Amino acid sequence: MIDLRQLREDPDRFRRGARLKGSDCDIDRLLELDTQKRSYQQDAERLRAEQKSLAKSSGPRMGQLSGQIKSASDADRPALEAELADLRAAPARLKDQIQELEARINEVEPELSAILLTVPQPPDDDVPEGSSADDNVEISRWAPDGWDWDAGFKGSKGFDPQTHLELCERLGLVDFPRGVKMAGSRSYVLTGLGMRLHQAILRYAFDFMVQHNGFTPMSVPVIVREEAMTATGFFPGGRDQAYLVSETARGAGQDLFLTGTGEVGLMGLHQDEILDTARLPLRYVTVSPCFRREAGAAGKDTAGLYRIHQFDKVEQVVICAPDEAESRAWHKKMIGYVEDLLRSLELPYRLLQCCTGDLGAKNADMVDIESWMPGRGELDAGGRPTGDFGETHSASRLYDYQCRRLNMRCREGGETGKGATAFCHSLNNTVAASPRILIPLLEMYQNADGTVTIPEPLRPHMGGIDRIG
RNA sequence: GGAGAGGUGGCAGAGCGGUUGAAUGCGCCGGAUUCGAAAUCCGGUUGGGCCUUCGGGUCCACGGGGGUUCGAAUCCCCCCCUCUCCGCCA
Repeated sequence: MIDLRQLREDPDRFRRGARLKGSDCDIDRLLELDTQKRSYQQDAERLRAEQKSLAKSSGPRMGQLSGQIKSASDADRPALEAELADLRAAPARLKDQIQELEARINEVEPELSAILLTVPQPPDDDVPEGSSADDNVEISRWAPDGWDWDAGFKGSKGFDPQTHLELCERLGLVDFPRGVKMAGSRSYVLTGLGMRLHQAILRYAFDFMVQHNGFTPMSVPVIVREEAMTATGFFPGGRDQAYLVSETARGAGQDLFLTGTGEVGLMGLHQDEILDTARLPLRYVTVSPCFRREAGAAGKDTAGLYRIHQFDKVEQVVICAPDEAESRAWHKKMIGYVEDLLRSLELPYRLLQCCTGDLGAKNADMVDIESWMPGRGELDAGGRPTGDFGETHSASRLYDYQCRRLNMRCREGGETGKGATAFCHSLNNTVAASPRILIPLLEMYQNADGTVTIPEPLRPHMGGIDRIG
């Protein structure tokens, strides 16, 4: 959520930000509602102040009178009742006026907050302008020794690659038909060594963040209330992407939603808390199931393990002090961790600076990491894919946008400290999302004889075996 | 799933219709005392919105939301959460 005060002071900045992100939120309407609301509020407050001072001066007397009236003789009663009625008249009038103003505020409020939630964080100035992922800009790329980008897979390795689909089927790593039988399209069952490899990469990535990079391991809920989805910035925008557990339909008080990323649980941890600045930054890592409806993606990436409804992901988040330089530095570090991981697995990748149009509402900046997937991309003359990059990671920098929604603040001394509070900054990045990461893993590690070598670092997590097939 | 109890400031804990944003205790921060400290005494000690001539003014919040009332922490309704007992269960 953006800061309404900042919006008042510099609406053009937010208008421009919304335009760059392709958002059609109505900022003028928001400003208009805000002005109205504040005006009503000021009037109401003035009247309420008056009401309170009246209540203080005549309240006790009113209480006394109504007590006396009960026990008064018939002769005294009319005089007492008259005095009471007199005392009541002024505050009663005020009450009506206040209620009138409150009714107006209540009319304005829902629309105001609805729009406010949709105003995107303006992209940073150094984020390139663009309307879609096509305008993203490559920053750098890396590949292990022996890989030639121009020659591609065949040129580098000397044989035609099979796609991960072919490998999975031939080596018995995934059972798609049975997944679909149980759960419909975009569902799958990892089988045998496929499941083992999946577990191995998750475990490797998780340990990597905990043991080498000092992140605190956490388990988090993946079935949460709507409030958690809104507070972390996924709702209202991403409502269509989340599965709904409709508990109210069976009489319960609340519906729940399945989270699409561990970020929801990790960021929700400290909602409504005042963190001690001395304890920042907080660095958390989790591994969790992720659920995505993939609404609007019908027909896209329908085959294989690329776009699926359920997967597991190791996710990292950092909550740091509200300092732009620090927040930018963490962004670089968090990307660096993933580069280290991919390099240790010898997977070719590139960093992609996302353009304004591809950022999403929450982000001031986003860098995607794409791994090379030989089984994707255009087909050659022989009908074989020529390979392409596929997104495997996404590193976001959010400033205080998310923490403002979460009401997550910091100050010296934390909850019991003194002085002004400030909203923290937050960042998040994938560490490894599987089974999608299995695509480059299987495709890049396949051998001419149809077997797949297990990457060295994963072998300890697979009982020491070094190849599949 | 059934039956009860309860949610008040950093914590503990009063208040159960009227100058109560909230007694008291603990904790914490100043000051006094002291060579210094403990003890003692005095003072202070929530978060947020709006307005501001930047001195300050004002409103909201006692789990959340609605209602009754001239006035609600106190009464009513809905929801959330916690605890105890029983049942079920990974």
